Amino acid sequence: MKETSALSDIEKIRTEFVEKIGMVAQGEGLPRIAGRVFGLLVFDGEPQAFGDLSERLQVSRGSISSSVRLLEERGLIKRTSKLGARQDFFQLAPNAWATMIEGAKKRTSAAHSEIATTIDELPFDATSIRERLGDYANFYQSIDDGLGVALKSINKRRSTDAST
Amino acid sequence: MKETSALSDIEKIRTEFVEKIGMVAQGEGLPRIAGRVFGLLVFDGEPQAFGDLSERLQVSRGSISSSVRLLEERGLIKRTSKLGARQDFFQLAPNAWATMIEGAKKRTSAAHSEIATTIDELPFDATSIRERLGDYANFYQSIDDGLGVALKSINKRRSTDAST
DNA sequence: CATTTCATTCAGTTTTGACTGAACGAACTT
DNA sequence: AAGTTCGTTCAGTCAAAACTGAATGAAATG
Repeated sequence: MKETSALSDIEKIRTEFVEKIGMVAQGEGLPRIAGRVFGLLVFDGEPQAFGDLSERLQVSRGSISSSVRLLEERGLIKRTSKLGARQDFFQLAPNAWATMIEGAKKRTSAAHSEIATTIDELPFDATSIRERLGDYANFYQSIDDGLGVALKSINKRRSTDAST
Repeated sequence: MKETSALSDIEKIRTEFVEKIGMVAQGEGLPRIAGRVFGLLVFDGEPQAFGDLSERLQVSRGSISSSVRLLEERGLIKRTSKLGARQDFFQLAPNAWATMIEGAKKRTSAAHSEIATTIDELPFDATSIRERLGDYANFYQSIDDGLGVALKSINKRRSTDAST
């Protein structure tokens, strides 16, 4: 499935997209290069060779190595092989979107339980403190629930999806 | 409303809590000190003086100045005054939790529209690219919706709240 | 008006993290 | 075996961010 439009057009759009995702990633606490790798893999659906990533994004192989490791650890991309090729190839992980939400969910529930732990340590008569920390805990609980809704929504789309 | 328990106990719990929130904040991309200030204000419900924040957290007044400015800009804390006192006082903003979620929501919808913009730039026949970017956009859309649910949940608690 | 008490600003320091590129070992090729 | 082609690691560089503390100016006090 190759797209057949004016090539230079798409190349420009891709470059800008990759850059955008790099910035978005940075805003979410990821290294910019990791975001660029991710963006490139989303845009070009087909598996990309390690060396090509380095070349196309114009960063060192060391940077690619640590970026793909990070993205792999988070379950966002998958390392694959190609018959007769020695390079590693990378593509979007099968359920990357759900995995991302699950990761966020994990962090919020971790924050929630940290606060809950503190609440449990409070003496009985510290009612007003307990109340305020309770609000804080509820805040994380609400986000956690909201992410649960988002996760369901993503998975629903997934099962409806009858492509390839 | 003063709590009347073993003081040193509570002090220790507070210190640990403040430190926890500092780490959580750092994980969310905020300076650690800003997180500590926020944690302290959540724990101690009453308005805290500028100088006390500097002293109790053992950081320079310059750091407090920039931290409270950051938290103020985000609408998480409120600067107040006290009759006959010259120092500024700080306390949790009235609707801090909702504001926080709204901020997160704003960022996800920004990311969403960035991707949507790229999709619109694609040539008609770039169907597979459009499909993948569409998945990406849906991902942010789902999170945005989920945060909407969280926001409602927070506001519901708020209206039910019959305190003070 | 002089002094004190504030909060902010800003130049400088420290810390943190990203990134590079050389070195290395493993796996493959000839 | 010698030589390539890989990906990873690690020491070092660089830039950005956090943080400090002195300087500044505003507002209050005497």
